[in-house]
Order: sequence, then C-alpha cells, then structure tokens
Amino acid sequence: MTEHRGEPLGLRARKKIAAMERIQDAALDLFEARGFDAVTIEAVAEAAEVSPRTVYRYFGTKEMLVIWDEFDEVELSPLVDAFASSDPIDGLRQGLHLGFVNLEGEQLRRSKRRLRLVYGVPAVEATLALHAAAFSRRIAAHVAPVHGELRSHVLVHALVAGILGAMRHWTLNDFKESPIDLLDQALDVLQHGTGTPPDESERHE
Amino acid sequence: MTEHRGEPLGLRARKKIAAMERIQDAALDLFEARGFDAVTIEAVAEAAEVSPRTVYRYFGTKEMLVIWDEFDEVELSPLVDAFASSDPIDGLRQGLHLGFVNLEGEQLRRSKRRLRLVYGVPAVEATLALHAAAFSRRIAAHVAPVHGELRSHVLVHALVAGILGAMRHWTLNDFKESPIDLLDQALDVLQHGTGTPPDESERHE
DNA sequence: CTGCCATTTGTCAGTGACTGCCTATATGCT
DNA sequence: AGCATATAGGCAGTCACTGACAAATGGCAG
Repeated sequence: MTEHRGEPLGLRARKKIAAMERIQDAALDLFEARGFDAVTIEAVAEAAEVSPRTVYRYFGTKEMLVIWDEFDEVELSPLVDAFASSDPIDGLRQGLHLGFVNLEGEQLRRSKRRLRLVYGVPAVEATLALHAAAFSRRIAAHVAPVHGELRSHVLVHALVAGILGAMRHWTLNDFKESPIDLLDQALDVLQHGTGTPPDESERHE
Repeated sequence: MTEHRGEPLGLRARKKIAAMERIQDAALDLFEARGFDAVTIEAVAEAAEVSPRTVYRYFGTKEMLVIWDEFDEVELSPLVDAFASSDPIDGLRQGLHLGFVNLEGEQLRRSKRRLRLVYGVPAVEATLALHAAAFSRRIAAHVAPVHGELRSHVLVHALVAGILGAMRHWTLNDFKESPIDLLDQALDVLQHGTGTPPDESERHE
C-alpha cells in the first residue's frame, strides 16, 4: 500500500507491520465504539483474530495500541541538526512541514483517529507524554554540547510541549484549522519569547 | 508540626493528612530500599499499619504515594494573575522563589526523596506529567481570554515544562546547584525566546 | 518433496493493581 | 450517653501484564 520509505524492509518485517496495523485497526474500532477503558485486550485480540499474548508481544501495553505508528523510528539526525543550530526553530519548522504534507489519505485518517483517542483518554495522553519526554531527552543529550545541558533540556522540552500543544488544539477543535498554521503559531510563541504579546494592543512595558 | 498555612483546617482533615504522611513515609522507605516496582501496596499498608483498601482510598494509585504533597491544593489565583500579565514570567518567578524559600528542613528532605523517585521511576514521572498537564490546562483556560487560546496553552505548557526541566536537572545532579538559580535560568531561556544563544561566543546569524 | 531448524504464535498459570459492595467501627454533635 | 454520619476494613472479582513451555509455521538444504 503505502511505500513507507523505500527502505530495505525484510519480508518478515512487512508481515509484522501488516499484522500490527490490522490489530491496531481492530483496537481503534473497539475503543471508538465502547470507550478505551471498556475494551479488554482479550476483546481486541479476538477481533483481530490473534491471541492476547501476541497483542502484548507486539504492543507491550494497551496504550501503545493507540500510540504506535509505523514511522515510530524517527530519523534522529535531521532533528538533532535542527536543534543544534543557533536558532533551532526554523529547521524544526521545515521538518514538521515536510512531515505533514506527507500525511494524506488513509494515513491522515488513521492519525486523526489516534489523536482523538490520545487526547480523549488521559492514560493514553500520559503514555504519549512519557514517550515524548524520552525522545526529548535523547535529542537534548545530543544538543547539550552546543547549548549547555540545562538550556538544551528546557529548550527541547518546551518545543516538544509546543508541538504537542498545537496537536492537541488541532485535535480538540475537530481538525478544523490548518495543522501547519497551528504549528507555526506555536513555534512563533516560543521563538519570540514570552515577553511579546500577540499584538500591539496590550503593551505595558 | 508544620503550620500548613494557618488555614481553617478541620480536626478531621488534620488527622487525615497526618495519616497520609505516615503512609507516604512508609512507602518512600520501602521504595528506596527495594525499588518502586518490587514493593506491593500490601507491603506499604502493612508497614503503615493500615489496610490496603485505605491506602487506595487515600492515594488512589501507587504512583500517587510518591507524587502526593500536602500542598497539592495550590492556590490558583496568584498563578493565574502571573500568567495573565503581559509578561507572565516575572510574576511566576516571584511565586516560585517564595515557594522555595518556604521549603526547608524536614519539608525539603521529604521533597528531595520524592523527587528522586519521581525522576528515577518512569511510571511516576508519567503520572506527574499527567497531573502537570491537567494543572496547566486549568491555568491556560483561565488565561485564554487574555492571550488567546492556542498561545495560552503553548505558553503555559512550555513554562511548566521549563519548571519541571529545572527540577529534573536539580534532582539528577544530586541537588548540588541552587534550585532557584536553575529555575531562573530555565525561565530566562523561555523569556528571551529560542533565538538567543546562551552567550556571545556561538553566534551564527 | 520432505525432513530439519529457527522464528513465531498460542496456552497456561500466576502476580498485583485497582474497584464495588457490604459490614464494622470510630467520630462529631446534641 | 446516644445517635447519625463519616470512615476503615474485609472480601471477591476484574483485568493488565509476565514468564515458561508447547505447538505451529515457514524458509531451506538435501
């Protein structure tokens, strides 16, 4: 179907991803129909025609059934480069724009279903936050030599928080606004610092 | 012992807080001795001489045994005021400084124990992140009329991320640096925006 | 085509967090 | 003291998650 990245994926790996997508679809269906908490792993397994043990082997936790994304293995290097420059945001903007224009059709619909569940189920949002934090830490560690340790961590975490904030806003407003615009706005806030009001009408200093 | 805030606390409330502190102490002891995962709620209950059911009633979840803090009911209004001003950070700085100078002696030691566990156990950190996010959202909702919805959320979440980042850094470096300095530095990063390098020696623009 | 090996999937039994329900007990108030 | 109410404990059950072992599947050499 989608040609993930032209990368040399083994036959086995493809089958596994296909199975995971089938299981995730079944899970999303059930979660949307009955609510996350009211669905047991056993029910998901049954719907996807695998054993519960297999679901656990693939996804590890129930929350991961929502979070998982076949692109989970993000290329780290471009992001690290973006952050390492003296102003990280513009590079980041580029990367995110690219990520979003590549998202379309079935992919996009799937992402929206997942986002609705992420921001509708606290436990899932917490898991996502945890993963985002781990990811941020990896990046911050790479960037630390350039910006300093504390600054790097604060910067990276703030930016990730901004990105997730934009996603959250996008999701909870029914995806009406352009995600790229929202991302841009969020990054603007962080780029210009907190001292600048949104427009000229509120200046005090 | 500590005179929480001179507030009109009922006798009942005091006893409950005392009991919770006793249970939390027992839990922290066990978590430090054997590791968070290796301690069952039953063991905590036994050590604190209450029933497991009572531990659940008081704390709800195992993670909360670490997270809980007798000041959890934070006064919202001063923070809201801080955020609502055109530059939220300076007000925030004041509030945090006050919070930290009030932290001393037994209080401080307890906080450090808790922080070590928070940042040493992913599950606990995730729970804290969840609570911080919920808290951020409440503040952002209050602030939205002033700064706009998206901007408010991004701002508040970034600031909270910055504060937690400073705490994390403080904790994982064995509390050697001054927490107030770290907080100041973290807030500086966010206040000035991401375009400014830490010092003059790295300018690329 | 067939038997062999490795990888994958399923089965089973167990642990422990967490909840609802009901009973017992303790506490504040008159 | 005596009553009403809030609070602690006991009990049974659900479900996420794990480790160990058995079954099956699929690629591959002979």
